[in-house]
Amino acid sequence: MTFGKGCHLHLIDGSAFIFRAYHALPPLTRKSDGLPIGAVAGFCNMLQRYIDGNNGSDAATHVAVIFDYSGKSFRNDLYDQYKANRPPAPEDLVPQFPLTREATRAFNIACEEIEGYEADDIIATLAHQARDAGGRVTIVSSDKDLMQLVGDGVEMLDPMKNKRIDREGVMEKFGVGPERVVDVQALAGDSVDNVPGAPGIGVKTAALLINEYGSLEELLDRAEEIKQPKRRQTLIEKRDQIEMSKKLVQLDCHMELDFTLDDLEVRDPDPEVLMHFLAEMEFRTLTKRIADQIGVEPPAIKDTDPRGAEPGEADTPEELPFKPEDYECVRDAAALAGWIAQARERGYVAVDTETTGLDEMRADLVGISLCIEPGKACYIPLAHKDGADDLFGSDNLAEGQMPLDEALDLLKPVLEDESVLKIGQNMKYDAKIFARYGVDVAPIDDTMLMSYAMNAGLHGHGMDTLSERYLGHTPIPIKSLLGSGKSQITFDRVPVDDAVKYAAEDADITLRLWQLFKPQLHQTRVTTVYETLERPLVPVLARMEMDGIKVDRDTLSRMSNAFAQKMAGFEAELYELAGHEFNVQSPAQVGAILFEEMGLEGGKKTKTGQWSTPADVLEDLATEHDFAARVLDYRQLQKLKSTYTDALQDHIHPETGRVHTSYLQSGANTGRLSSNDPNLQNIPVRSEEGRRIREAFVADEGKVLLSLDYSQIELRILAEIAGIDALKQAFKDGLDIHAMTASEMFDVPLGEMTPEIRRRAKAINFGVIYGISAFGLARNLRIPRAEAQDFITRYFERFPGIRTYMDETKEFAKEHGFVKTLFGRKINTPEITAKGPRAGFAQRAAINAPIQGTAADVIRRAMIRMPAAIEGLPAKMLLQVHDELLFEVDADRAEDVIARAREVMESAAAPAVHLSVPLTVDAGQGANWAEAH
DNA sequence: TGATTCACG
DNA sequence: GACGTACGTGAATCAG
Repeated sequence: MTFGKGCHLHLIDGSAFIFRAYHALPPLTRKSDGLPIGAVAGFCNMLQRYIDGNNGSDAATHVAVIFDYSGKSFRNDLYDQYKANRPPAPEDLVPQFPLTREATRAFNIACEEIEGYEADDIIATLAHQARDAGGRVTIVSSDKDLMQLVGDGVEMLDPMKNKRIDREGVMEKFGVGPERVVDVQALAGDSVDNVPGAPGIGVKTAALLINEYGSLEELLDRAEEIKQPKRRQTLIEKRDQIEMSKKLVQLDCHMELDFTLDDLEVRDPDPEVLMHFLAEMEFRTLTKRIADQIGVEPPAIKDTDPRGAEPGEADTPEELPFKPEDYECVRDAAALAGWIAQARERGYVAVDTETTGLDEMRADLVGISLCIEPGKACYIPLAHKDGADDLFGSDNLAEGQMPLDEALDLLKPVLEDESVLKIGQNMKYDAKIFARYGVDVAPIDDTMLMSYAMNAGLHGHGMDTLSERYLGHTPIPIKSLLGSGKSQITFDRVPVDDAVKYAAEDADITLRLWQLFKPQLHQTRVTTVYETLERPLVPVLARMEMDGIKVDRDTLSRMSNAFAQKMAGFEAELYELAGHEFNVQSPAQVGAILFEEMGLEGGKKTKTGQWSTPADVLEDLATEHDFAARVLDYRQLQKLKSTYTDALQDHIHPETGRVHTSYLQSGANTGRLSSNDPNLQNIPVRSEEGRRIREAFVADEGKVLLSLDYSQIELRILAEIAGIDALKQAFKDGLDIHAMTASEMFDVPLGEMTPEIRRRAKAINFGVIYGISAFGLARNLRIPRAEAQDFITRYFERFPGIRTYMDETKEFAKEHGFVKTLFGRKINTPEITAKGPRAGFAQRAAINAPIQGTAADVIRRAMIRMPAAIEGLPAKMLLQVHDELLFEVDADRAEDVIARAREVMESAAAPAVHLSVPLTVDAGQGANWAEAH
């Protein structure tokens, strides 16, 4: 058939398919020889799904998969830095590139690439040819660089979201029509492709300018007319760079091709060729499925393992499509009872709650969703309001909801049933909500924590990330229901029909992730980490967060006023010194005064071209210049006031009078917790003035606060892991470890130790934990770099085990792509193979992770055991600050609690790990945190 | 939204 | 030989 009117050309962006397939699947290998083939498997799966969907009136008559030619393109001749930021393709992906070409040909689809050009140029040329011939074109890609081609019968199809992008779609994305997209891109640049553009101008501003002036050329010619001085200057000065950027983003639609549109006609695959290829790749499930589909016998696949299929074999999981319309809305007890019966029958159910907000202490329950098996999910609306559209909303409950109490009465037995596993994504949230309604959810599994145990360091563990990555599915965005900004509504105002699709989908995704992750935990050898360090911590943290800590508003308020007064004084003094008013809070303005108006030397600029004025620079200037000293004074108070005395008051819960932080269990790659809303892990302590903020953290009447903290835990763990006998002995003997290090290094007897020498040794000890470098140590101690290097050399001579540990850890990370704590926690280090400055970062992080991570594991173990240890005592564990636990206890039982808690903390490593170094815990008590610490 | 600064371990 | 760096977090603020 000659290509012409009535024809429909599909152009598939092959590279996008490959990368998506690579990231969507675990790193599968071919069983017989270990060849990595995960991306090929995913690629074939996607091609097959594409073919399945290509029917009906909109079907393609012609199709091609277009690839990038490896190596440089003509754009590198225009600009040698083009795409220079791109990291090299992952090692195990490289051998799969040619295989994806083979796969395309096996499916009998035209497969094109041309040396010196990018796939986008070929796509552009073909799209133009097809349009000129009177046909339609669909570009299967989500690459924004291709949007310039849209219009006049050319559309894009985003395969991730299954969304078509037409003129309006382009307008939405770029603020201009397709014909002006390159102009906007030329101005905005692209950090991913390293297209420079015009510095300081983003897509929004670019669109504004292009719309005002009509075109890039017009804009550049009339740049003098622009009112904003900075913008005008940029456009005039960077004209060449902008024009070059346009050449970089402009696709070439007039390439010489050695094939024609007619060569791209859709053809059926040759079953024999296709089967042979799939069998060669040893795809078992996929081969069988496609064989069934085209009605042939699947070929035998050689099986080198006589035991047959193993988990993790080269195969793709069956994918069931998401069908929001199939989710059930549960409106009465009978329907709910049916779902509960199914959950009991299976012994597990995915659960998700919908509420009026993100703060579990304040949000109210709006509905509950359940999922029994992939695709089979329901939503139980409980507190939706009607009249979501009217301005003030309505307090009337929407029709067709069962009473909340009735639903909870039915659900409570199964949610608390030991024999039914409740699966959630971030279950701590849901468990806290349920707890406020009198339901103690247990036992649980948590897909967020499963991902964290397996994939810490590789990516985030939020549901959207996991769904896209592992299910190839983009969940309905919550913003599409709630809106954003000022007009944002709460979930109870969402119409029930919309809520069903969103909420049930979340439970559905959670269940699918769980099914995928459960076997992977074993394969990645982190089941023990998940079951002993992650899952059991959930109820412990939930309890601590719900208990909260009492904070005295009056104390904070008084301090706030005092700070404000002092700051006003500093401010006046600064204006005086500068000779004019300025914004003290603006580093740029402070820098301009110091380094321009006052003409001081040594100022550095940040990468954005502003003056940089961090505290250490100001400290050096402060001895000579009052101005720098006052800025430091001002900044300290500003920090204390805004972040602590002011913000903290807003976090006091109106009913409990206490502050309820939230711990994030999967936030820090090393296994540490983090604390937010508010962060109670960074309450000031180092400065005298700041420490007084801790006086506002108080014990309830008749009680005291206890603080127990591990002494030097990271150094002890370093001594243990690196096997440094001298350090270990020093800890056993209870010596001052920094003084002892100093004595060893500088040959000073302990009796003659000076604070200065000890300080240096202490800095080195900490430096070692961080993956020491001469530069870092020099900066910290403010000594010449050569001197710092001498210290390090001497340190390594005295403690040779340290260097061995560092070298071996780096080697291990390079070989495996992760490092481990003593308890088996994995911290992935994907950047370890990077080149350039990033290599250093990755290496130091890899050295630090086992030390910081093991310490984090130890205190987690202590926390998990603590509730049982203080059972029966009138005590609560309230806060964790990495190496410190804070308790609140009846004053007369403080000593009992200290004894038990200390015992738990000091023996927390056992029996899983025997430490040859003792862990010791210091304890304090008082009416407030300042006294207890 | 990203950069800068600074609080903690 | 130059490059550019101490490890891990969260929050407030400026600037665009």
